[in-house]
Amino acid sequence: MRRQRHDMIAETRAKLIAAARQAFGAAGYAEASMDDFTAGAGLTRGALYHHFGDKKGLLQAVIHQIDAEMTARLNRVSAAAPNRWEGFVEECVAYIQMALEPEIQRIMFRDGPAVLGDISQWPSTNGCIAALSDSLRQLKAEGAIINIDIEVAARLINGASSHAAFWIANSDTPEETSRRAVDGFRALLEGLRVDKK
Amino acid sequence: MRRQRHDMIAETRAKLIAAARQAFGAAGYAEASMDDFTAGAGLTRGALYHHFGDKKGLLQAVIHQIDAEMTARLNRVSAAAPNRWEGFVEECVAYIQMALEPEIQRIMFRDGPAVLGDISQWPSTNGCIAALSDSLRQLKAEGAIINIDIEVAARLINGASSHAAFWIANSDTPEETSRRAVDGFRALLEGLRVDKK
DNA sequence: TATTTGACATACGCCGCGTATGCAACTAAA
DNA sequence: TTTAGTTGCATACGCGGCGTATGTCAAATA
Repeated sequence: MRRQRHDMIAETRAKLIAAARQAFGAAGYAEASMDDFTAGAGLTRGALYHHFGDKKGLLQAVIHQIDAEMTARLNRVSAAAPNRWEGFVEECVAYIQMALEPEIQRIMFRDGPAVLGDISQWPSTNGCIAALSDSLRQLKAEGAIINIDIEVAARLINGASSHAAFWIANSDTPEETSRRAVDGFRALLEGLRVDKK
Repeated sequence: MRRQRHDMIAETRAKLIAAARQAFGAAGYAEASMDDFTAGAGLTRGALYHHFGDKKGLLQAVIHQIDAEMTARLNRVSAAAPNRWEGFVEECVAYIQMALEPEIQRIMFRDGPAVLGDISQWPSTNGCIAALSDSLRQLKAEGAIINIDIEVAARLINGASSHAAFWIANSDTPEETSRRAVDGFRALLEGLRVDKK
């Protein structure tokens, strides 16, 4: 059966991605030994090189997976809000809070850009920026926000969020810092609105 | 003479920092071989370990040096402006543009945080955040900006700036992207003002 | 001048990566 | 069904980089 073989291959890839994701998230990219985490998945570095070319290729695959999950979560958050503006704000807040999760923090915001450069540059991955951009575009079309370059705004917000999360995550009092950051962030976003009531 | 010896030591340290700064800035932290760049400075890894403990320690020293230079530049920029608000805005713009320089980009915004964590957390280095905070504090005292947590605002702005710079630096058309980013950034900052005229 | 300290070099071993090679299972044609 | 070719993965090897332990020589101190 063709299926059998293809399924085995897909399973191998999935196991490698899962093991790498775990290792990168827990120990960091540089500290994660390929021998170690491939062995943990019952495989060897041979399989890794075969499927992903090198360590960076695996990181890329891991990032792609996480990005897809994050995008889905963001879309759910904005869809659940009472109106577009609130949806957008909640989306941003959710973004900050996702960046608090160590796995996302380390892989998406710390090691990813450091190892691969600006990920949002290559087309396959950056669902998150796209999600933010979409929300902003709609708000702009409705005249709800000031006249600002959409992509620029999305990236500035993205940067502020991830940086804030980084700060929070390294804080002595993450809870309190998180509250302060979110409050400040909301205030900053208010500056984008046309008619603040 | 005491001086002689102390000067030699200071010179050795300075040579190591300079060589590392060059190597980290050009090749990146991970790719820079300690053997290579110490040899380039006419020294060996022995000197490095003696003075800085390890590779991270050297990175720390390099970052400290660059941070001081950046802080001085920012202070000059804001001092040269016609008023506080303009000074603040120009400071932010200058921050983005400094982050365009490959050395600052790689060392301060890419490898630094990746290797050492949130640098602005440990006290010795974060002149830049402090400079931004000072400006914001004064503006707030004058009632020129909305009621927002100063430290939070400084960090959000810092994050947006560095991210914008990262984006610009990786862009196909850095010039144009830079203009767009700066314009958007100004618009975002306007949202902080109390009486926009 | 004898002794000690400290600045730096040298030497060694380990680990992690990348590549070259090997092998067994599967596929496809004869 | 046999056989030739392909593919998924493991094994084997070499290299370079890092950290440490040790050595050495000049300056500082007495």
